Amino acid sequence: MWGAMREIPRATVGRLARYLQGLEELGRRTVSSADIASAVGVSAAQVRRDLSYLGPQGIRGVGYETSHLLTALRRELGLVDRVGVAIVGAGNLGQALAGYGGFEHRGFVVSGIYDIDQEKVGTSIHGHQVRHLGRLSADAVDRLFAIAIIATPADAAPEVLQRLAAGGVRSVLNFSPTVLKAPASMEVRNVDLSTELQILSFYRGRPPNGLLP
Amino acid sequence: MWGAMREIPRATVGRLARYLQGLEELGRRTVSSADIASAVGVSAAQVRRDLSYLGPQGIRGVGYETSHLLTALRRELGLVDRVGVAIVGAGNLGQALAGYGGFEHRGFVVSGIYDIDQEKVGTSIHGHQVRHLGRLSADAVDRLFAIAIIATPADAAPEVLQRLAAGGVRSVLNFSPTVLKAPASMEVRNVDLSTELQILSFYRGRPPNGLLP
DNA sequence: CTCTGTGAAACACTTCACAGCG
DNA sequence: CGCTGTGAAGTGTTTCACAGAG
Repeated sequence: MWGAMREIPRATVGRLARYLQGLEELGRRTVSSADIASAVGVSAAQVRRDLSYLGPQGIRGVGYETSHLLTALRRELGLVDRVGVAIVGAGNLGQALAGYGGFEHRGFVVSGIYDIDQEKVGTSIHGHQVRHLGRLSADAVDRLFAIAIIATPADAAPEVLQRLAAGGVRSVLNFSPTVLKAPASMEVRNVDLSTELQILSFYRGRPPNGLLP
Repeated sequence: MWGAMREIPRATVGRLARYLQGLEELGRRTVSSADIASAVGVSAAQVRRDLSYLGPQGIRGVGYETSHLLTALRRELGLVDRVGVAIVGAGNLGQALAGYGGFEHRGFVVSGIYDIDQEKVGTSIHGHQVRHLGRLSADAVDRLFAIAIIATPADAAPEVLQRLAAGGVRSVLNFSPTVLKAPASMEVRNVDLSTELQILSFYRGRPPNGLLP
């Protein structure tokens, strides 16, 4: 129908996820690009350009119908069906993530928490079963989850990535304080606290500002 | 001395922080751009270009002297003196962050944890004092910290940002599940779990890959 | 008249490729 | 000779500005 559509730029994908969130918070029946823009802190032209990658969604002279746009965004982001998420590491951070309520509401389901500590295996954290790390690959193969969050100490992370790769997992969010280099088959997002703080440290006392890339 | 051509690109700053980390893990006396590149998963040309913004630091035919490069990176990132960091919110995530050991080692000091719950105020979490949220602005003015990490529920976050702005804080890392729009005086990095998962979700089942921006 | 959708221009960032230093 | 530092080329992203739909 709207054929030969271009590939969505990486930079745009990151913002689409935020528009989704902004839209939910706005909670209006229709919104203009300017509304969305000011809700998430980017330019209105940017919003229009980004949304144009989804094909024509708006009504000229009016704006976008919120519910329709939400559907289009969710479809594009692959959130039509529930997506299983594994948390690897049942330490401080893993437990905090397991207790984070926002998952279910946004189309994600925690399928389980994995740890190497036999004391923890078999227990339940915030209602989620703790399984042994040894089952990680097999569970991935069985498609219990499609995305994994690594919340282990730095030295355990490379091995975990290994196991995930072996299980055919393609999407990994790495919170461990080490830089994981993604194998070609995987998309790995490294979210390291020190790195983030160092970036902020750089911008202290400089001409500031702009939404993160 | 080495004049006008400064201004480091935003994209570069993000990588500099990772080179710092990669260098520490490498632990060699000298490293080539190719070594750093393969440690963090970018191209060697990229590394050389990025490092060139710090002025000439390498030795042609040899590479970079690790300790010298570490110093140059830390200076550029504003990590010569210790930087105070406040954690706002003593819930699951706040406690996990407080327990994260990596701070001290990387030039950051947790100056305190702030919460509104009187039960928690006065206690100590992982060796860090919990103070009342009401003191946040005043402590910011007193320069007890330069950077704040928001780890509160979504609805409390805007008010916290308010207080931080009032205290003259310029750098904020927002882990709460809401998009905070940065006032012009502030650099706010929104690190939202749902957003990250949504981005990963998009890349499931597509031509993958590349280190995050 | 308002607000979208989009060419075209501007800008930002990355890669290439090589001169030249140690 | 090996590896840095950097112009120049290439690619990706954002902004401008406006035609045209509703």
